[in-house]
Amino acid sequence: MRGATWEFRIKLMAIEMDSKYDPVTSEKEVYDLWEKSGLFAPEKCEEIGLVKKENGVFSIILPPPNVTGTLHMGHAAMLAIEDVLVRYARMSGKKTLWVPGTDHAAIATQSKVESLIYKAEGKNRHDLGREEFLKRVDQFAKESHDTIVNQIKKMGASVDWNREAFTLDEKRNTAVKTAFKKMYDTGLIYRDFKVINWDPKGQTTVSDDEVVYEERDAKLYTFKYSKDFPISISTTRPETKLGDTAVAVHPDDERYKQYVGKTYEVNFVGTPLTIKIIADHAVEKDFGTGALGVTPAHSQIDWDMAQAHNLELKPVINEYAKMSVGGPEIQGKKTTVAREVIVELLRKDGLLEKEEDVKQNISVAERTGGIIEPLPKLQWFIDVNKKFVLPESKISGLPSGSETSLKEIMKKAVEGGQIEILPGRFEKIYYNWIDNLRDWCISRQIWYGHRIPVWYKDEKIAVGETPKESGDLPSSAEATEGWQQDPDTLDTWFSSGLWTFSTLGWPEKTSDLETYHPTSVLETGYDILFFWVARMILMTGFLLGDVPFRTVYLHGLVRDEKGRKMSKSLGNAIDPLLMSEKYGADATRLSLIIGAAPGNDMKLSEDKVRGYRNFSTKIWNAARFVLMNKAENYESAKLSEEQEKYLAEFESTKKEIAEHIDKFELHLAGEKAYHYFWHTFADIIIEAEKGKLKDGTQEEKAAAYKTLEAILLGSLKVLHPFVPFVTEAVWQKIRPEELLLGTNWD
RNA sequence: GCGCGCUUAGCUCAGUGGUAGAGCGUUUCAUUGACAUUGAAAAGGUCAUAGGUUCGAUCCCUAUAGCGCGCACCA
Repeated sequence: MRGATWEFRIKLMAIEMDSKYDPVTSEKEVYDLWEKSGLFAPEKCEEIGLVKKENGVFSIILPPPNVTGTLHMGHAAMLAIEDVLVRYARMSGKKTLWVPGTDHAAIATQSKVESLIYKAEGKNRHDLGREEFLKRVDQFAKESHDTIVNQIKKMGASVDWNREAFTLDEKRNTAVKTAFKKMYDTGLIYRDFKVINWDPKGQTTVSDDEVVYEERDAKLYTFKYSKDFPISISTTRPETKLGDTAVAVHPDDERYKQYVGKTYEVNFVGTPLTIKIIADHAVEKDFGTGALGVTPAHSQIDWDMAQAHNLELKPVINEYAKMSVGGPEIQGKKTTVAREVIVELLRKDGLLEKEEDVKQNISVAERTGGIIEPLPKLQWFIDVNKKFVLPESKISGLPSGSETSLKEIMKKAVEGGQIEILPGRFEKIYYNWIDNLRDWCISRQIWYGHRIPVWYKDEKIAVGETPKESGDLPSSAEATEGWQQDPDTLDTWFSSGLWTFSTLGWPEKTSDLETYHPTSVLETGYDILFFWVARMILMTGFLLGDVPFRTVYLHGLVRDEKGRKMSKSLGNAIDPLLMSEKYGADATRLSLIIGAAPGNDMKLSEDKVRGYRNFSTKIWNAARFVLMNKAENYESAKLSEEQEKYLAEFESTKKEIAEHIDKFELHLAGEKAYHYFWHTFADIIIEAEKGKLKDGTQEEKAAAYKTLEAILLGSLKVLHPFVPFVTEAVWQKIRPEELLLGTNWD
C-alpha cells in the first residue's frame, strides 16, 4: 500500500477523532482506500500473508442484479449478508473470492426499454428495427450497470472488481453456445411444435415458472354447440370452443357411454365443427356437465388429450389474442369481445342453459402482466425427463457413467446432502417443484438476449457455431452464404444457470474454476429458488457433473412497515441509497441483518435504520474516548484479575459470534456483537475503568488503557464484517499501517 | 386438492424443554463529565386456543382457529 493509497489515507486521517462521526464522507473515503489496496482480490490477500489455500477456500458469486434500473432493499440485504460472510472468511484466513456481475434480464430489460421508447417517441421496437433497438437497449443497460456498480460500492461490498462479469458479454456467450450445443448433442434440447404459454403483451413465449396466477370473477357458461348435439358442455371461455375437435367424457360415465366414439358435424355460432366424442380419465364426472369440450390448440391439457386420441388441431386465436376464425362479428375481435358476442348468439338461439358466477385463476405473465394465451408453436425445449449417461460425476448417488435425467440430478444433489438449503423447509418446496416440472421452454421471441445458436439452411441445421462451409471464405466470415440464424433468443435463466462457472472461465479449464468451484454459498431470495437455484443445479449437474454450491442461503423479502412488498408503483419503497446517505451504509446493513431470520420476510422502517446509525456513533465515541486517554508504556502493564476477566469474557463472546456466523445465523451474530459492544464494553467496562484513567496511578492508568484498547481492537475486528466502514475508520486512527479489512480475525 | 410458514410486550420481530428477550414507543430519574445519537430504572406478555408427552412446555406431538405463502387444478 503505497503511492495512490497514501493520499486517501491522508484524507482519512484528516477526519479528526474529536469531531462527530459523519458516515457519508467517511464511507466514500474508506471504500476508496479498500479498493486501492487491492485486498478484495484473493491474490493480493495471499501476497500479504492474510490468506492461504490451506486454510480453506471460500467463494461466492454475487447474484447479478438486473440491469433494469437501480438496486432496492432486497439487493442491499443480499449485499450485506454476503459481505458479512466474505469479510469474515477473508479475516479468518481463507482464500476468499466474491465475484460481482450484472444480469441482462432479457425480457425484463427489453420491456422496460420498449416502454421508455414508446413513452418518449411513440415508437415500438419494430419501428426501430432489431439492430437499432438493441443499440438502445445496450445503452440503457450500460447506464443501469454503472448505477448498480456505484450502489454496490456504496453498500461496502468487498467484491473483486477485476473479475466482474455480465450475463450477456462475450465470454458468457461462449459458455451459452457451448452449453447449448452439448445439451443438443445429448438430445436434451429439442425443437417441437406444441402448446406453450404465449404472452400477447410481451409477444413471446414464457416458461411455466414465469406464469403467475390471479384470482378473478368469471362466468361459467353451460350450453350446447347446436340444437342437434346431444351433450351440454361448460366453459368459462366460449370463444375457444370454435377450436374444439372433440368432447371428452369419463369412461365410466353412464350418461354418455352411448355417444363415445361417434362423430358429429355441428354448426357452432355460424362455424362448422367436427366433434368426436372420446372417453378420457382426465375428465371429472362431477365438474359441470361432466363433459369437456376439447380445444387442442388452446389448452395444455387438451393438447395432451389430443395427442393421446389423435385429434385434429384447430387454432382459432392468434398471437395478439384475437380471433382468427369465425363469422364477421367474431373474426378479428379480441377474445374477450368475441366471448360476449358468442354468449349473446347462444342466448338468442336458446342454447345457453346456465350461467354461474365462479372464481377463476387466470394465468398472467409475471413480467409484463399480459394474460397468457396457450398457443401451439414451434419452440426449443429442454427435456427434463430424458435419460442420458453422465460420463463424469461428483454428484452423490450418481456414479460416473451412470444413466440419469436432469430431474434426477436436481433431486440427488440435494437429497444426498451435497447441497444444503437454508432454511431447511425450502428443500421440501424444491422437491415439490421438481415433481411437477415439465419440459422447459427456452426460446423467446424477444430480441435482447443470447441469440439461439442454431442456423438453418434448407433442410440442414447447424448448432453451436455458424457453419463455415465454403472453403475460400476467411474464417472470420459470419453467417456463411444462405445460412440463417434462428431469430429467437434464449430464456434469460438459461445463461443465469451457468453463472457459478461461466463467471470462472468455463468452458476453459481455468485455475479459477479449479480453485473456486463448487462455490461455497449461494445467497439469494427465496422467490427465485425455482427460476435460478434449481436451474443452476440442473446446468452444473449436466455440464460439470458437479454441484454449483454447497449451501443455499435464502433470505426473505424486504417489505415495508405494513408488510407490503416494496414497489415503485406503491411508492412505499425505501431506497437503500437514500438510507445510506442519511444514516450511513453501516446502519443500513445492520438494519437488514439484525432481526431477519433466513427465509422469513422482514419489515423495514426508516426508524430501524436510524436506530442503528446511533450504533455507528457509539463505536466512534467509545473509540474516541479510549484513544483520548492513551497511557504511556502500557504494553507491559499488569492487568488486575477483573481486567483479565473482561478480556476472557470478550474472547468467549467472540467465539460465540464466530459460531453463529459459521451456522449462518448472522442475525444472532450481529445482535450479539452489537450488544456486547454497547452494553458490555461501553456501558460496563469503560465505565468501570473510567476512574482509573482519570485519577489512577501511572500503573493503574496503563492497565486500564491496555484493557480497553485490547477489547476495542478486538471488537473492531468482530464488528468489521457487519459495520465495515466505521470500524475501518476507527482502525485507521489506531493502526494506520494496515487495513482492518486485511487483518486476521484472531 | 397437496404442501409450507406464521400467531411471543403498544408496534416490529428474535429466541429457548427449566417460571421470557431486543429495537422502537411510553413513564420516572440522572448527567454541562467520550457519546442528549447518553446513562440508570420502571411499566407492559395466562409466548393464538384445546388436548397430549414430560418431574416440568412458549418450545416436542395432535387437533382447531385466524393470517400469509408455494404448487397443482381451474371445463
